[in-house]
Amino acid sequence: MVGKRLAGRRQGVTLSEVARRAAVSEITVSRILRNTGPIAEATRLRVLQAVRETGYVPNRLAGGLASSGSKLVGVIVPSLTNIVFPEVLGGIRAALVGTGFQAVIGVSDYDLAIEEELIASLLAWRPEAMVLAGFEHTPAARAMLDNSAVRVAELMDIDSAPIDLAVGHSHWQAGHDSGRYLVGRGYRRFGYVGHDWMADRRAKLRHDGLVAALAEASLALVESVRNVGPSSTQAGRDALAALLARGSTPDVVVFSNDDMALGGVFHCLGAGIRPKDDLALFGFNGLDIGQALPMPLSTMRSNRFLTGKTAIDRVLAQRERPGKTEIIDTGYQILPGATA
Amino acid sequence: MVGKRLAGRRQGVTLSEVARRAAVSEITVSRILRNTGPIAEATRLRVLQAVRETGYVPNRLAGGLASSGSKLVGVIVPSLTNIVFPEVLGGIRAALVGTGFQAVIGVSDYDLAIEEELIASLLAWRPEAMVLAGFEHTPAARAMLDNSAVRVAELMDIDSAPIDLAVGHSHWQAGHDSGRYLVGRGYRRFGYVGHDWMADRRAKLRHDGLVAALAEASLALVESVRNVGPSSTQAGRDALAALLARGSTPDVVVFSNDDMALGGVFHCLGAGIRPKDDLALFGFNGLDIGQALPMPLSTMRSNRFLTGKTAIDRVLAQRERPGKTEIIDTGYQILPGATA
DNA sequence: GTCTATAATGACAGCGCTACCATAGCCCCT
DNA sequence: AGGGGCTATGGTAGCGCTGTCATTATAGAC
Repeated sequence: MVGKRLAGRRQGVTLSEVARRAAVSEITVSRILRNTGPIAEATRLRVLQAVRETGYVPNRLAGGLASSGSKLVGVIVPSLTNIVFPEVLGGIRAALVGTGFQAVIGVSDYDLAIEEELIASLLAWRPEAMVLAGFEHTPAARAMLDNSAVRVAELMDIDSAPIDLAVGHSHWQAGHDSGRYLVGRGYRRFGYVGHDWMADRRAKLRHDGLVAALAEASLALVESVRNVGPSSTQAGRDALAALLARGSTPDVVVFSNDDMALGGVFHCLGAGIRPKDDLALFGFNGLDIGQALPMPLSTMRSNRFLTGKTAIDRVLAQRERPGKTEIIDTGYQILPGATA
Repeated sequence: MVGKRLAGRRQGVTLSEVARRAAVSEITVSRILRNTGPIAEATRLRVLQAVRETGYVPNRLAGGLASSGSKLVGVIVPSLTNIVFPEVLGGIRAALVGTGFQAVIGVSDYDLAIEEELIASLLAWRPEAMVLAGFEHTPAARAMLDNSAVRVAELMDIDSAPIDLAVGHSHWQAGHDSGRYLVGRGYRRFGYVGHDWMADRRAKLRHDGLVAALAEASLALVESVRNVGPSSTQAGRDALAALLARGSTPDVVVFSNDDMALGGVFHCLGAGIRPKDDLALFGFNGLDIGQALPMPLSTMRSNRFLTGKTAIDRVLAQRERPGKTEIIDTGYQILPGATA
């Protein structure tokens, strides 16, 4: 008696039904649908017709189990509301198109414990690769990744030693280059407006690089405000107002990112402060919206799309985890803009 | 001879290895990990210890196949760079937390053919439910959804008949209400700035509602510019400049959404046009960034988070597709702002 | 002390595919 | 005639779990 567990269960069309209808064996249908092995054209057409007639939808759970390979790539990003991560995902998608692979996306909310859960849960789908943001993971997460032997790409950051592959750019260096650039343009009294460093370690790295560059020019931040909580335009606006209320008179304020800097521009526009003429403003990321401002934001563009795409390209090109780690720098460029 | 297919294949820890180590049967381990059935506390601890020691990660492909249920929810959004969709995903995640379900996200790029592919590909994972944006699908996509018998939630829009469940608000009505509101505030010469309607049918519905409201007040658009391509701040900025260059003198411009309206505000700020005093601007969506402007954007807030959350809550509350369709209105609110 | 409920565990047969090997027919060499 | 190398197809045994039935201990009822 076949199918005793079918009772009462919604049951779809299976391979064997298609095979029966096309008068071939299951394996032949399977081969046709996966484009493997030699198949007579007449058979192919007959089977595809049967597939159409039955509305057959392959069961990837079964397929993945049988072939021990899910054709899945697990991706964990800290946030989707920070536009840089959707842009990374765009690069990932671009690299995945036509490969038969599919991304499964998790969002950690900048919380390592959630990231750990997501890693466990995504590994349960036996992905071919895992893509994470940054180098910080819980020890348990780290252990799972090591155990799994899947390829692991850590994105955005290249300032630490990766598990397997890192793709991104140096945030410390970017902060440092910002500082040198602005010092070179004649600014001397630096203010800093940032957001929560606990969650966003890369923002802190940029800050540290900036401070180091200032020190090399015998300068230091004259004022610094850090907002608790994530970056946002409103937070940047409030924080700049708070910084200026303290009475010191910076000639330039560096923001932890463009979202914050945008808020800074808005504060200036609302308070009658002329960006650059009265107070220079500098961001990080090079978001499109910053370049659409009446005065384009002076900032640094990071290559998010390229980062995502490069990571997937590399990982798919070499499926087994190689013996040694690799670091790929996708760089950044200064956007001069009109606010600094 | 067991495991003849193991040769050369990366092989993880399986249930049976954990079972052997804890000296129980596989099914007992399975029960413990799924919290079902009566289990002695001592056994549970022993098994969990064995799980920890081996670094066992369950294989969901096998689990899903055996239980014909993947604990997956397929989600297809048109875009991730338009911030409203990440916000919907936020609501979906919030509703999924603690349920054991996981979302698999696909991005269609506003392309129905891509949506169709994604539907096929997500259905292959035997999800418990599918969440889509809007009512427009290819006939083949529609057929697959009908065949699959999974629950289908169509989000954002409630202006058509759903397959199963629709959650969102009426875009026509929102456009209509915008028009009535602005007429009520004394505006008479309406301009419209929009983006591509082919891809974004909801934008067209809002436009049509607006035009209908104007007609009821014996008014009509005095000028209208539609950008080809997706909405963006830069597009809004360019389109408003183009509209004003045509020489007509609107007293208010309604934008297809906040991204476009933001560009409009930027154009005004750059061109010395005072928002509201010289030209009123009205958006749609109620994005945070619009409210952080020097003059908060006058707009309409749609409840994206609530939309995502409500859809999942409903779908999980009733797993079988019910006989009749349901429509849930998550509404919208006018944000008076300072630009109209 | 027997009988029935309940708690705790296990045996076994699939879930729907695909890897692996085998087979059959055919053509071309030597 | 025999052999080697194709092309096209099929049989079979899993992949690693879980649903469905047992089965055995243990407690409580009378």
